Amino acid sequence: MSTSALPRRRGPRRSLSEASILDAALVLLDDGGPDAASIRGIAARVGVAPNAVYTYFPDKAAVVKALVERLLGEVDHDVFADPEQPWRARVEALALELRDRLSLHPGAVPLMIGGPMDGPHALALNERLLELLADAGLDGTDAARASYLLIVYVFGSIALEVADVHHAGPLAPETDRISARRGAFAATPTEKFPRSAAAAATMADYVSTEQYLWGLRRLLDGITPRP
Amino acid sequence: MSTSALPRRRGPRRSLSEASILDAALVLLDDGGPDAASIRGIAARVGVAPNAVYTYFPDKAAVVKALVERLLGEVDHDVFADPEQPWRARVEALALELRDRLSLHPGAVPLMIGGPMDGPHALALNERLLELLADAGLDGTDAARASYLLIVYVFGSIALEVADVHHAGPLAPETDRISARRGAFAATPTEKFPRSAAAAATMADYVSTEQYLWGLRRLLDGITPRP
DNA sequence: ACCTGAACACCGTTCAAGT
DNA sequence: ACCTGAACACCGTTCAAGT
Repeated sequence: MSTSALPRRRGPRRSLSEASILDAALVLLDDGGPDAASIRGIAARVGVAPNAVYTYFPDKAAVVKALVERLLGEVDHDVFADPEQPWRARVEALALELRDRLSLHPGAVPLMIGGPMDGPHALALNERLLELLADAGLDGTDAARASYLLIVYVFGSIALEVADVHHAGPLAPETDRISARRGAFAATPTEKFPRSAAAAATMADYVSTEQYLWGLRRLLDGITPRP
Repeated sequence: MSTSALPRRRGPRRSLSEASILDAALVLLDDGGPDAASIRGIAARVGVAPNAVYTYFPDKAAVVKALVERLLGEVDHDVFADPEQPWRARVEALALELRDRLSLHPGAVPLMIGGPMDGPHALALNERLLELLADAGLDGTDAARASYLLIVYVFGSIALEVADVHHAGPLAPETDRISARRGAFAATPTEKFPRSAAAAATMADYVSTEQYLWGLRRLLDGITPRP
């Protein structure tokens, strides 16, 4: 139990760490999009040779996996953990919290749905959701299916939104995004696709958070156990 | 109106076409995954120099866009066009048809959700869906939102499924996929995440088409206009 | 108009070597 | 254990040139 029995470093300075690599990857992702988090880019950003990254991660997929896990670990569980709240409100709080977190790093969203989310933080979130649905009165089978349905909705809607915004232009605050969407949909030929054009105009009139909550509530309506 | 006023080709043989390029891209995608459809790979497959592709498409994004449009154009509209059928059955037919088509080319699914689906075939499908929802009695706003919800569900669930299967191993027929999924989820630590482990076991007992239809029907329940 | 050769600026990853 | 230099086999894209 000596106060400082740290073994002496024989090699060069320990300038890297898993955390610093993920930090760099996230920064690159944030202002360069999903493809910007290259091994070489990360290495350059932390001031090291490209292959030095392989001391900490076996390959790029492992870096991405660790990054996804970190982001899922940042989700605040308190906002939906209160068992005094009605279960629907708790699911909504979880869905909104997830959306808020992922919206901070749009470039990471394609990476999340690109691979299986099976890390401990992902499983912890899934576990919470299943508890919630059990509280709601769903049996094991229905809870399993409903949780999968909710996960598909949350990640699917965020992914589609990110894909649209990414193509329409760089990131903008929520209020400005409406006009951008209206612009993107303006190209819809009204004569051939009248309903699509009208729908696009309608959607553009709402803040995307409203759309998100509307869909979530329809979904909860469908899931709610019937008497 | 001469029978053959085609201008003489001065350059080398016209060995390429938009269609042949897309054919090659699809083949590469099918047995190599989402990243296999490279410009250089396509060119090699049609027996041409890499930059020859740029005669027909301005960049790789245009190739992907055209490929997505082609696949959406292959969707059979007849299976859900019959206005005599109840609207829910028609939506289910559309959702199943889309899933069947996309499952034939799993490698193309990430490309679809990666960019906006705003081509004529995509809009035509959206138009059909909006007609369906209008028949169901939804007003313009609800139909717009409901169609978006359905699109998120269809593409989101297929994307998540593809991501899982791609990581679990190469493509397998529906029946064999169950055991693969059971194997993938077997790693779930039962002590720390009891509900997740149980849910994984439950999900593995069902064919994924059943899960898909279950979610779709819950969603339709939530969408169905209430008296 | 259609295609090629060569080049540029990137990738992920490996291997041998240095401390 | 940690890091570098050099190399390998890839990318997408551009430019000048040939028919």
